[in-house]
Amino acid sequence: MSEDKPRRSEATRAAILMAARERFAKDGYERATIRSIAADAGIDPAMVMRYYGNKERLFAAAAEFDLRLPDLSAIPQAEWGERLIAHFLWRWENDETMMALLRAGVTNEAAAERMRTIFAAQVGPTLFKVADDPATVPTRAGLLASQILGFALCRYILGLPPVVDISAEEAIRWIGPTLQRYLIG
Amino acid sequence: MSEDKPRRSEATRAAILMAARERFAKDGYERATIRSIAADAGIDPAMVMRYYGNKERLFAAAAEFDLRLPDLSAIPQAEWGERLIAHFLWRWENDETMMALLRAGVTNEAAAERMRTIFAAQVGPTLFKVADDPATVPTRAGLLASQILGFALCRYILGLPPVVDISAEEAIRWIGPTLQRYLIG
DNA sequence: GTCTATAATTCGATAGAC
DNA sequence: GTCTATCGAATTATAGAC
Repeated sequence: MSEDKPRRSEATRAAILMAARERFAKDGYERATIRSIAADAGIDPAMVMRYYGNKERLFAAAAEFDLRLPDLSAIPQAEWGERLIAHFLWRWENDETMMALLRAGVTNEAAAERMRTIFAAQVGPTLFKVADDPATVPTRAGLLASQILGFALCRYILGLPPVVDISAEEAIRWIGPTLQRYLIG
Repeated sequence: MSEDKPRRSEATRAAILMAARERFAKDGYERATIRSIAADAGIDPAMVMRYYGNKERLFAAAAEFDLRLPDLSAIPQAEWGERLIAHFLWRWENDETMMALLRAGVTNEAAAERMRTIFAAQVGPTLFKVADDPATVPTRAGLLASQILGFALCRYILGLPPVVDISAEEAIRWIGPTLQRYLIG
């Protein structure tokens, strides 16, 4: 008598979503097929359609997420750059939704629009809260994104050997100061 | 009597290659179809197959190119960063092969391998020629690539509004010093 | 050299039985 | 709620006529 409506379906929904994130992260939007996602989840492809309607809505559900940006006002200003790159390194290596979004956003306009929305809704406000000159915030946020996404692109997607080989400590030492200058330079 | 063998075919080959670059740049590898490329070139899809064998070899032919990196030894060291970002901005806006490679490299392993090869063959040697400590060159080249590709990604592919709105002069002022530090910092 | 016709797959999506 | 069967469209690639 504890559960009412979603009798046995929530587990299936969750399995679909997890498999979808994996496939979108690995193959991008066009090569990730509903059939392969269903196979990974151990269910019938028709179930994916039943629960999510079509491929586009499935991606929208799988790509919903939060950057979990730290509150910069609680961090010494001198550490902002290093803390941010460290945060994103951890985030990229522990949530494949990041890679799903980037891989899909490069060839799918809806996914690119999703990335622009996340950027505007999460990065901008984080910087506005601690900005001296609000007028420069969009540019600074854009430069920040360019370095962070570029590093992730080279390291996790293109696999450029020297970028893959950089240790987390090295990455923080090299990229921290770059972000620092973009934020308060 | 001047031309012998390639009677009327070279113009067709060139038209296919130009159309292929446009389509791969705009749609990425999987969504760019041989049919659409042939239609753009005003010829039959079967001709594309005849000349290039298959889609993979067509992409390989279309993605052959040269970064045209300047010789840093002929430039004052203090200007390296600004000159490099200015060079890449010009390159990105005047050769869609750059975008074809990046868009395709994100979802196609062969294209990613091509990018790694171009990086190793062109960026590395350019820096080695002027390096104080050769041991640090690969890391420096990788960091350079991460910022340049990240800026291009945000500006030309994802279309993040603040990055699109940055003027060429602003981009040089902001990113030049970053590259400078990656090169000689 | 060029194009028609089509083979062989594969995909997203639907209808309907159980 | 789950799965079988299948449709209709699109793709790469091939065979062969002209």
